[in-house]
Amino acid sequence: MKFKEAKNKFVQTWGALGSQWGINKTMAQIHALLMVSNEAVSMEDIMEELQISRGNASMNLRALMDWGIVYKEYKAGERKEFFTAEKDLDELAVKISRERSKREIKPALKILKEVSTIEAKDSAEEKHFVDQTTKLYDFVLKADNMLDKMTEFNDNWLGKLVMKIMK
Amino acid sequence: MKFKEAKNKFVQTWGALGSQWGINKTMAQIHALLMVSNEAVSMEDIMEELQISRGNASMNLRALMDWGIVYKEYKAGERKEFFTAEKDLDELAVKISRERSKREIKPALKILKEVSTIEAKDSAEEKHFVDQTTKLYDFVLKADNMLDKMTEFNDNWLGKLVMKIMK
DNA sequence: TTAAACTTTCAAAAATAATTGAAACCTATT
DNA sequence: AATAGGTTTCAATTATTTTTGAAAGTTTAA
Repeated sequence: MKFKEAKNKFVQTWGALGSQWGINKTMAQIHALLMVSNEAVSMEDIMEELQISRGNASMNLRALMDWGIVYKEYKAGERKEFFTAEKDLDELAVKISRERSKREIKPALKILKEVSTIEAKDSAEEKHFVDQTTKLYDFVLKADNMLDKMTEFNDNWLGKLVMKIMK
Repeated sequence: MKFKEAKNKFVQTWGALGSQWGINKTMAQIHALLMVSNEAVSMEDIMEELQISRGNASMNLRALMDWGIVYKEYKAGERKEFFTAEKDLDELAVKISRERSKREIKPALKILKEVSTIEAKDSAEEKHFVDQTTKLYDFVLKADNMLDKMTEFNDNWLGKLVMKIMK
């Protein structure tokens, strides 16, 4: 397998993985492309490599920057903008987790709290509902907090975590 | 908030959360419904509560059973089938992780391995590609293995993990 | 062996999400 | 203050995913 082929395969795979986890394919592909590029890439080049429109590129780059995993760069003497991806994987994971927590988990927790605190009356049905949603709330909260902990470990949290689990 | 309202809110929220993570909304809703039901529910009742077609219900129940998080039950004297969800949350998390690992992570790892082992020639570009995809492979492998570890802890792994991290 | 009670399948339709492309919008340079 | 080089926005289109519903398939019981 040659470089170009490998690069393309990687970009496609990362894109597919992204869609399976609720991230738009192009967004994941752009991210993949930037991750394996050793220097900043222009929008023009991204469009060219991925065969996508300017609008698409622009919107997804904006989204990636909002996630905090892609940065804009300016080159002296060049008018156009260049982009680079966060390449440190620990940092990448922390940022993705934080963002998904903020956007999706936290709001869900809020609802979970609400519905788990209704007055349970006396029917077994209602009691079970309150019991189960309370457990779910506790579980999700604990899991979400665990993700926060990753940040505290900061350097190489995954490695350290695996060590702790092993022993 | 009354029970019915709370239940509906929970089902909707779980459905929305599902879609954001690449799980079809109806599948997540059926799962939510079964999780908070204290007794097995018939397909007829699922269709009625979620206002969905028979085909949709059938296909998504099949999918949930394939994931190993919903079970079929038969009631004496009744011809129709009833369904229940896995209600133990540790068990639920383990099963979901295992399934996503098998279906999505493992195949991605295979590709990652392939592309990270091309001959790097001498250009800085190619070297960076190999370096970055190798790191990614190692990272994803480690994270995936960590999920496996959950299984070994089995009982209340999340609680134990949080304890370990804290100290 | 037929019918009744249910479930599954899958092509077609509907709903949802992603993408395009051109106009509007910057902003630096002449 | 006009223009050139570049980016953003968003209504309309296109692609993808979900859902429907009716026919085919199963299973139990008479």
